[in-house]
Amino acid sequence: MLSQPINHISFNQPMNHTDAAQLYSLGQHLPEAGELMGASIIFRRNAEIYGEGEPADYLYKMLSGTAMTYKILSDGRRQVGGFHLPGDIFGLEAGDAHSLSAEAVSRCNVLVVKRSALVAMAGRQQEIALEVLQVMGHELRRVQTHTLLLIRSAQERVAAFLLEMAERNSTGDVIEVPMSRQDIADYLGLTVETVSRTLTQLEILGAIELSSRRRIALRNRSMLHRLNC
Amino acid sequence: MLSQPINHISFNQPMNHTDAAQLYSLGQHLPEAGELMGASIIFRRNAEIYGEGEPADYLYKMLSGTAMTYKILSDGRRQVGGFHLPGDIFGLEAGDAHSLSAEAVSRCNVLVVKRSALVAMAGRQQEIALEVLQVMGHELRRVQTHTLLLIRSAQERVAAFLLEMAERNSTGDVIEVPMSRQDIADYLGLTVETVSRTLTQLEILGAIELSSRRRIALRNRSMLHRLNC
DNA sequence: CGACCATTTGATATGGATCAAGCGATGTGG
DNA sequence: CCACATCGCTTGATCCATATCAAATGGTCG
Repeated sequence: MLSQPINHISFNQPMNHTDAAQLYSLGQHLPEAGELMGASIIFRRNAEIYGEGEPADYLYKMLSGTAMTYKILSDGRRQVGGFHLPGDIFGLEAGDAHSLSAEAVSRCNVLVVKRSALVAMAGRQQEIALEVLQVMGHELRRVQTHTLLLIRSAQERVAAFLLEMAERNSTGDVIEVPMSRQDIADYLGLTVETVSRTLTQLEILGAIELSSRRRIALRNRSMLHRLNC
Repeated sequence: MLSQPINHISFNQPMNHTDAAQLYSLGQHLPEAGELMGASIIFRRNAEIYGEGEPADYLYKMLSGTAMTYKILSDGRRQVGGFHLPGDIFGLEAGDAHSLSAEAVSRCNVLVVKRSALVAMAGRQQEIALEVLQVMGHELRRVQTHTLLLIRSAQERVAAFLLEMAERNSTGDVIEVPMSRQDIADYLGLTVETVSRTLTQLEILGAIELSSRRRIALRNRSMLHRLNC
């Protein structure tokens, strides 16, 4: 586990160009990295993956678990920018510094890639540059959709959140919700109380079933879609 | 005006690689384009530049005037994604279709670039690929900042809007506001009434002066910054 | 078992939406 | 050039969704 051949960076599909000489060296600011040149890191629940303002020298691909990006406003409120599930790439920024912080929502395994290495590769191989563009475009669309969420009613926001999670988890009708109600609230621009109330209200309506704190079953998707419109 | 050498696409600074063989042919779906191979187009006020769902075959650089991107929700509400001032590039999308519509807020002159041409160039020249990435990253950050706006109070949103416009216009303390109150409201996720009320309130506080409908003078920037935090 | 923290539930307050009307600028036809 | 229509903007009155404050409940972990 001292080196990681290039083809371990798979964005959508695994890439087929092997470039074993290219290593991803890990900076010592990364927890548990030490002197290792490995690329896969475990973060404990609540561990900071990177902080706002830190140099954006790395980007991250979620292998297992869930992370979130967020920003703390001057008045103490927190806005969650997004949740990152297995397969997602995050930490790709415009400038040289992260504009959001990232934190592990649950224990997670993250592939860490040095940005400069990726940029160098992108310079040599067109497909990689295009894939990076695609990842960024995808992220842009996600954030735009999130923007649209924030102008809707509480019920619409919660319904949209549930459907989004269902679509991304896609384990049938039961959603695993690793994040706390507070995390959800900060993602949706609501208070915990409103999220909680809305969930029970959706349960009363028969749209969902709150199996346990971190598990929600969708009972009536079309109703959720109707609320979501 | 039948052809346009490559170095007319300047993102941040003009690029110095001439590639006169490369033309930007304009699709006939673009107004006033006709059979021309030219790249600079005038749009009248309220003219549609592109529509949501249309193929994103072109991207656009604002030369003069102001445009906005927006989306109509199923309930009829409109969310404005952003305003585009001279120098801005817009229309760069993740997939093959536009996820928002774009419309001229004032009469504007727009440079139109065929996406496939740009992608081809990006494949050949690393600097161009990097510039495209930078443009996208910039846009991503802008949208993220917009997201943060939408969870704030009305006063904070309006103050932030004024400061944003001042920063981008940078003609001293007087802002030209080409967009209607309704456009501003839809950008900030408020109603026209609230925008109007908040502006007069800011005037009473001495933070601004409503010189005319489309012209606002900043009288006390630090007050606006304080409201903005 | 007991302490703690997340979540839910309840009561009340409030910021912004909604409904409604007035006002002022701009444009048009006589 | 003026009367008038129109549209965008402002101002006023009221309502409602969500925030806020407060307390009860329940799950988790030592």
